[in-house]
Amino acid sequence: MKSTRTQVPTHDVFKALGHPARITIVQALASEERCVCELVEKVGLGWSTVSRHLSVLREAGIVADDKRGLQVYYRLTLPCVSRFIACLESPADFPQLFTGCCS
Amino acid sequence: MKSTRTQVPTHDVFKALGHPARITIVQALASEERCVCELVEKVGLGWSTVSRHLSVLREAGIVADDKRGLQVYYRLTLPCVSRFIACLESPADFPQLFTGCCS
DNA sequence: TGACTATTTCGCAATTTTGAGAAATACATT
DNA sequence: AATGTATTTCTCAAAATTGCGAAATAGTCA
Repeated sequence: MKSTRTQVPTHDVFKALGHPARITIVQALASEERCVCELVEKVGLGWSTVSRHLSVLREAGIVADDKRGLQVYYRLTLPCVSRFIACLESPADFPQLFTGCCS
Repeated sequence: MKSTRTQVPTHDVFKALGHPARITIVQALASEERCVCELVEKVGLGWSTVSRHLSVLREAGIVADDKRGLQVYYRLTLPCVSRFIACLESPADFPQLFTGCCS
């Protein structure tokens, strides 16, 4: 089910990212899509908990899911989010993207 | 008191932005610094409530305050945050900054 | 000093979020 | 059809957040 990000209030996008488990998920998805089983392992919480975190991210339009075979794969739909996180965490890597910032 | 942003966990930066009143505050500060009285008016909540929202933003390293005369002035310390918000809200204005994103 | 002004801190009730386990779904394989 | 695997939904108690009014601070001005 492809959820469109349009019309999600800005603060809900931030709220969705305001939890360490969900930041971990977004970072895990930065390079490639992953099934829930992989994310459960990376996050280190129970299945039901991770599943709920994923639905928060999905409702905020940050990720989307695809069912393929037995597994559900999640991917980022807002690449700028993972870039922004990377910038917050190591500003030096983004000299021209966020000039005068994150420093 | 100048709070340094270093060492604030990433998810706390997002959590601080995950509330409509605090988004309003950041947007009000995007163009220029403002005293608390102006922010109270823009946000439309009580003084004590706005003050607490400001302390959340301050602890996240997003704003800093300066006492001058009778008033306390707040300003953005992380300009990329307001740029990121602007991008989320009107992606079309940031074609080269967040390529392939926010669309 | 005393009164004022601008802002923050405190205490409280209402609401929301979190994590977990059990139960429910959905689909694939035998 | 029966079984098994992957994931989601539901329910619940604990913890965190929100907004408010009252009280506390801090600095200014008469």
